[in-house]
Amino acid sequence: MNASIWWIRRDLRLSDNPALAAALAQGTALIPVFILDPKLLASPNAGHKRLAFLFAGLRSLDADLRQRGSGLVVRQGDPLEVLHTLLHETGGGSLFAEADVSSYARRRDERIMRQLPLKLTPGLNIHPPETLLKADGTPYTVFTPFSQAWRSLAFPGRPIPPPAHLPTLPPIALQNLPGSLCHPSSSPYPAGEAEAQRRLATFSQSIISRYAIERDRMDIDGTSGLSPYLRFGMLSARQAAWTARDAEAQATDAASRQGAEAWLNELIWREFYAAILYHFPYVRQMSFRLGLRSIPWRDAPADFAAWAEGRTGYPVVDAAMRQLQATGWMHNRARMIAASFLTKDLLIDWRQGERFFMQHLLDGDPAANNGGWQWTAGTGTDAAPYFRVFNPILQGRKFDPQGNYVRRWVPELTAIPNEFIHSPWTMPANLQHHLGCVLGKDYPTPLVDHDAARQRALAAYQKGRKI
DNA sequence: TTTTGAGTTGTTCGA
DNA sequence: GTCGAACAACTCAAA
Repeated sequence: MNASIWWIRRDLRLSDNPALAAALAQGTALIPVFILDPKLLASPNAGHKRLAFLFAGLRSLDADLRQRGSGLVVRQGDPLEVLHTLLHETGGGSLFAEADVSSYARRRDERIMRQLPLKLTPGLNIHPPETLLKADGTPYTVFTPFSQAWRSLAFPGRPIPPPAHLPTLPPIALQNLPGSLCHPSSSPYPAGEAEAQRRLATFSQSIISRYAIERDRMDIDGTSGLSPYLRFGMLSARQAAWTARDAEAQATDAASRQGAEAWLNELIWREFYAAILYHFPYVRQMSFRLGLRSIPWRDAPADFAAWAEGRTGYPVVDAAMRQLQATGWMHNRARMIAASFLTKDLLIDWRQGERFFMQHLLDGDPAANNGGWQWTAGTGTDAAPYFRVFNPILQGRKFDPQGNYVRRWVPELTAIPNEFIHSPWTMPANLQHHLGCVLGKDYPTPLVDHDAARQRALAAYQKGRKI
């Protein structure tokens, strides 16, 4: 007996899957396997919601595989041991997986490759990190030149269609997925490749044409909402990029063209942060920028809890955090506002916020999440001014003009008129009583005064950049 | 090696 | 209400 093992990690799809294609090209039977790695399951960055999304994705993938004559093998344990056993059981053969960029994944794969015939394929990114370097051979650390270099490379070939049939082996023991981690069927983000394709179609047919203008609006479904699917490879980066390219080619007006262009740019940001993590793995532990490693962060558990639970008294921040807790997703603009509030207004270490987001986001990805947090904290690759402090009131007025995002996630503010929705503490006391929303009783008073907090942050950053 | 232009997503202040 | 300048100095990328 001889078989090819397709080791699935964050590529839960049959279409446009180079690792699967490489395994099938061996011409032997295929064993699709997912390994529950206790180290990853116990990580402080693992999140219940994301694990449940992953398991639902595995069930969906299993169903897709069965339709094609195969079935998913799920095993628990150290990947090296599991794969070793599996190769032994199946009489040896080949082993393929999609390359990943995180330190843990890379060390794990290097260890396995020393002992087993593991071959890694590209697929996570359109242009793998090691292919994009400056003329002197060092990696880019600024987005704009990176994106120019990225665009100067040949556009990738069209996505590979899914295989119609899979050469199968007699059934192999399947371990049941933990039932405790059940992704609710009512989740706004049902897992699976078919769902990812459905969303991609919806997005490319209408939303993308307004994406350049509406992607920042928190009260509108103006984004793709595809991040959880890209996170687990239920959709490939190449499929996304081709969708952007086709949308641009088919655009009949400037706005549509700009929308497609803006979305491709976001995909390049994803590639950029993957490359940053690949080339500078230390960013998971510390500031990218050496000059900003001594900011005097506050140790303030009560303030952190208020932020995490969405009761800071700043409606747009609270709406953001409650959206995250309720759905496992947060609008990108809201992520920046919430992150800015934690790091600047509360002066709490970005690493605490990074971990919290990892624990709650369906799309929690080490590279993108870290890049976003370091950008907001001003410690990252972005060389822009450190004194850029988001004003939660202005951001709310600008990107949630009628307050509908706030009202959706902070129901106690439903009755508040538009003019006070982003600063309810400015309401006259009699109006508060009249509307049944008394500050300090029905909704918190602001945790900090933004103007004072801003001054404190500027001073702290000034101090932090001295050394 | 030196020089030059530029850097996602902002806010505030004063005219 | 709108608009441009100031916010500081630094680092990066490429010529």
